[in-house]
Order: sequence, then C-alpha cells, then structure tokens
Amino acid sequence: MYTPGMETSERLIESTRRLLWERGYTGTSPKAIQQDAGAGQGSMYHHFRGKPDLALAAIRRTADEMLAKAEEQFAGPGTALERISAYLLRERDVLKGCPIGRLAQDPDIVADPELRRPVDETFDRLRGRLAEVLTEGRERGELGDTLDPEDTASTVVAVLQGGYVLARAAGSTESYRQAVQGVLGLLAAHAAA
Amino acid sequence: MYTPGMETSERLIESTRRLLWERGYTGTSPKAIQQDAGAGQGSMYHHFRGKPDLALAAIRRTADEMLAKAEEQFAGPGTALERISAYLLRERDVLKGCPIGRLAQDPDIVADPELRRPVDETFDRLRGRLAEVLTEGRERGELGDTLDPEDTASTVVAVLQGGYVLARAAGSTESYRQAVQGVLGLLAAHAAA
DNA sequence: GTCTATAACGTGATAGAC
DNA sequence: GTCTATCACGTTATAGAC
Repeated sequence: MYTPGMETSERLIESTRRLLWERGYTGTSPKAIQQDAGAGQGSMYHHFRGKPDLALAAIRRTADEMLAKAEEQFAGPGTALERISAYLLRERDVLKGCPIGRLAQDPDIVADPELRRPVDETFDRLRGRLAEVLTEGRERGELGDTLDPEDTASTVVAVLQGGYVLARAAGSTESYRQAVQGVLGLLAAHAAA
Repeated sequence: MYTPGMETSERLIESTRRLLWERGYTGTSPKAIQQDAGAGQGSMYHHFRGKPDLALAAIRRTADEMLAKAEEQFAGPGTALERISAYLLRERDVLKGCPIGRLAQDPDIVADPELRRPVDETFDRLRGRLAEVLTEGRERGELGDTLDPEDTASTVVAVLQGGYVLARAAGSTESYRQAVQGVLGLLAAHAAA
C-alpha cells in the first residue's frame, strides 16, 4: 500500500485503517502496519505512542467517513422509506463487513474506553439520524402512527450489521440482501397500513 | 476452569469454547487453552492435531447447543409471533455477544472452509426454522399474505446478530432491546393489517 | 524523521523422556 | 497419556546511531 506522495504518518494511518478492517485489532500487529506502509519501527513510534494510539487515529477517520457517506442517502430526495432503502441498498463491500461493527467484537477494543467510544458514537449517530428520517416520514403520513422511530432506527442499524455477519458466514452476499429485503418489506407493509 | 471429574480432551474443548467466545479465534492461543484447561502442551497435541482441529470440535459443540436452545422456543406453544418474540427476548448474555456470530468476523475462520462451514450451517438452519415458523403463522392467518417468510427469517436472524454488535459497542444491552422491540413492532403491525 | 539493533516475551508446533 | 525441553519465528516496544 506504499503511496509515494503521502506523509509517513498519513500512510501509517491508512494502512492501519485497512488492516483493522481486514484483520481486526487483535489480528493486526504494528509490524504488519509498518510493512504495509513502507515505514520502519522508528517512524511509527515517532509519530504515534503505540498501537492503541495509532488505532484510535485510524478508527476516528473511518467513523467520520462512514457517517458522511450515510448522510448522502439520509439527506437525499424521496420518502423516508426510499432514503432508508437507498442507504441499505447502496453499493457496499458486504463480504468485507463493516469496518466499525467489526471492532465491536474485539475484546481489546471493548475493554479500552478510549477505543470503544468512537465505535459507540458512530452507531449512536447513525441511529439518531435514522430516527429523524423515520419521524419525518411519520409526520408526512408516509408511515403509520404506531411505528416507534427510536426502536425502528435501532432495528435498521441492527439488520445492516447482522446482514454483514450472515454474509461473511455464508461467503455470499445473498443473506445480506434477504435480510435487507425483509425489513424493507415490513416497513412498506407498515406504510400501506 | 479446571474441572477434576472430566477427561482432559473434554476440558480442552470446554476451555476452547469459552476462550473462542471471549477472545475469538485469532485472539485465542493454544497456550491460553492449555493453561485454562490445566493441561500440558503434550496433552493437547496428543488429543488434537493443532489449534484448528481443536477449534473445530469446540465450534461444532457450541453450534449444536445453540440450535437446540433455539428449538425450545420455536417448538413451543403460541402464535408464530409469540414464539419468535420468546426466542429474541429469552435470557441471553447479550454483552458477551453470539459465540457463533463472533467467529464470522474472524478472518482466519472465514478463510478456512472447514471452520467456516459449521458457522454457515448454524445460521442456515436457524433461518430455515424461522422461515417454517413464519410460514405456519401465515397459513394460520396470524400474519399477512404479503410477508415473505424467507426474507423475514433472515431479517430476524440479522436483528439478533446486529443487536449483539450494537450492545457490545455501547457497553449496554439497551440497544439490543430496542432493535428487538423494533422488529417485533413491525411484525405485530403486519399481523394486524 | 528515519533507520537498525536489541530485548523480553509469546506463539504454534515437534521431540522425546516418563 | 502426560510432561518438559526445545525451536524458529512473531510481537510490542526501547535505545541510540544516522
């Protein structure tokens, strides 16, 4: 992943992002990061205090990117259901899984409050924005009054995260697609009711 | 975890089951297993060919146990919705996550077809049984005709798996509860329609 | 800012004694 | 069947030269 026109610290963060996604925190060694970034031991420990410090920088950047991409669909045109549908069905590297959700399974991430915070915040903001979209849809009469926006927002995020899990287990994106179609079908039926 | 009245190979499997749940495959070392089980290196390599072989035995047992516990709710009394509700709301170690779903995030598990197979099969059977329960509910008129049992079954499994992810990220079971309430609410609205 | 050297310890496995 | 010894290599970091 060596990229010539990029600062060493920048390259280290980008390599860490990629390796955290592929192998998780426990499975990613400082040595692997250094090799991937084309940097020596000394460089890494000059720019970062250690593995957790570097991981924190990488996680924050990935989290910001994820929320920005989600906002593209949430703030887009269409009904609430159309925007949520666009979000769930947009092109994704389903078999690679969610770069943030993956970290929630890592015991070393969950055990460290500094590292867990950006993961928690990411899901909290996603859920919050989805709840706003759903509330809007209910006010516009696109969805029934009985729908609980907060609970349903959590459900949508959970279907996304769980869909990733099923797809990786199966080695196929089909189960992700099914899970998404299922929840969209339930939401559509609710709208019609 | 040393348990006196148990065969060494039995203790090794039980320790592996617990450590795989807590730390995942990559994060679990043979040495840690041996110490937990109170067995030496030689014992482990006498009974098992290595780490993957021992992990396979542990995963199979956990998978069987999971499916058996799920069947208790699926085969129980009540409507389809009541049985699915009982399944999702039964007592669970939510913050510890799903011992099988956790493995789907592990690159070394996914990369090894022998180790991935039991994980995939577990979800496939869960999804299959849920689809049967939903089909039954539709035939009995408990659920609307527009509901797709296969897709919805995937959705329910995904909500469960995703709920675990959200709960671990938040360090609280609340988001799991919300995600489950959300999908049950959508299913209930569908039933009423 | 970057590099190499070194260190103390862990990993996954084999060999062979008991 | 169980144990300890040994091995080659990886991990996470520190020290200090360039």
